[in-house]
Amino acid sequence: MIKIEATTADAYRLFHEGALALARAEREGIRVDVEYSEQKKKHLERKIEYHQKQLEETKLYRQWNHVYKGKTNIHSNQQLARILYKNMKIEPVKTTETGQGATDEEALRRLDIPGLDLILSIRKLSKIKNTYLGAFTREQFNGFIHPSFNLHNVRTYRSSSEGPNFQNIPKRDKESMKICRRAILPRPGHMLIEADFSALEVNISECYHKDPVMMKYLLDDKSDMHLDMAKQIFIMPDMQKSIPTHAILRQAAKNGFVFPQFYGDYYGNNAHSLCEWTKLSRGRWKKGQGLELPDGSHISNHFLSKGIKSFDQFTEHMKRVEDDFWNRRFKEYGRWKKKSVQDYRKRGWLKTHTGFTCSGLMRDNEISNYPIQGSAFHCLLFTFIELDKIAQREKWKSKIVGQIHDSILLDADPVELGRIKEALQTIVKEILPNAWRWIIVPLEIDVEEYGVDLPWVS
DNA sequence: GGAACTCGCCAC
DNA sequence: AAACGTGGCGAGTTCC
Repeated sequence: MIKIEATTADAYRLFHEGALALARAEREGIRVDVEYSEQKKKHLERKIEYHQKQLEETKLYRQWNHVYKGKTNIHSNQQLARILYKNMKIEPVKTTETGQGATDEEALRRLDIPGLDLILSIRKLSKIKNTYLGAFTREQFNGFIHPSFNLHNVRTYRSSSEGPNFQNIPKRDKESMKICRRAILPRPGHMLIEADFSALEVNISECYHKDPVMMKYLLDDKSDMHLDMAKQIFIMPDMQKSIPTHAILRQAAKNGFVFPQFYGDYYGNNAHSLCEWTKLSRGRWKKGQGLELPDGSHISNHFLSKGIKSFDQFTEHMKRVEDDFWNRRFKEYGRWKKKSVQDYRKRGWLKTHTGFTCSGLMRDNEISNYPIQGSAFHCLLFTFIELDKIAQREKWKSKIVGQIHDSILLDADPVELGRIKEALQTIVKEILPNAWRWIIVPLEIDVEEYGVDLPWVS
């Protein structure tokens, strides 16, 4: 008889071996360019001072300084909130968790007051200087940082990282990415390589809900879930991924609807987020507004022609899209979510395919997210452990140095590159699916290579 | 002077 | 009916 269900003992063994493999990566460490980091910090400091000087010329700052005098601190959001929402009597467009007027990027951008753009620039530069470059120089020892990869902190049985956190170095914002990742180097003569699972969480979700429509999207290269959702959301049946504007709308559907829905978001927030992407207002729409389409017309014209004339009508439209998403398109996924909640309510706990137990009070969204998020990371950890075993056995000069939930970072000897790629494919295509029979979809891992003696910048 | 809190923001 | 999952960390602030 083939054993299908993983036990707590299996889960324990995974984390025991995982802790040992991660500890070896921690001891090896990641090389940082200390000289560069110190120089760049000084450069950023000068830029921050320059922006601060400009800020001091604004009406906003004069009002601020009138209230706080010698205690004025442009980094204090509490002071900023008081100036904006009390002294200037602006009605907050958004509040924080505790009900105070928000001063985050979205709130400040909507106000459009001279000087707030400078505050945002200063925040961005300070973040790079203090959170990333500052941490690299503070934590480095002999030119190497040794972040800890923890397995005991996360409710879903994912990992976390600290000292410094290696799992949140900027990537999306190109400028921040270049400045921060320029500081991460391979050992002399080596190259950094990053092995990423593609769409890991979506693939692992399939192993739980077994939705046939989702399965088709995952197996058929020609089908594209995000493009299909973009067609439905924007009512454009003839959309093509190769047309740049359509690619933007596809991206909007992916990041403004599909992924948030998987995490438990609802159509109301989706409508707001999609209007950010398409540059449409929260009121009534007129011709000539929002994103420009390939034919030179604006997206508002298109929506008007389809009978959607305002943000409120668009929200109603998104409500129908959401209903269709869970009750028709991905009906089995929707059913699985409901059943998971019922089962948890009855028992008070749930188990992952990898043998871990999640117990304690959980909200509906958490019940369906936890097993997916955990098991997805466990596929990465399994791969990490097996790769480490091979590296030890074959005495690689290449070092496994880090991990970011669905990817592994190696500091590789170029001579060994072919062997590393081969080993990764063997693990992901043979060893992993053979060991865990619950994996019912083909998993893919891609390797991104950075240059010899060059930093972690693409 | 340190602990604990809020807020904002980076990653997956 | 209501409505976004998991973390770490810096700065400012408050409390002891």
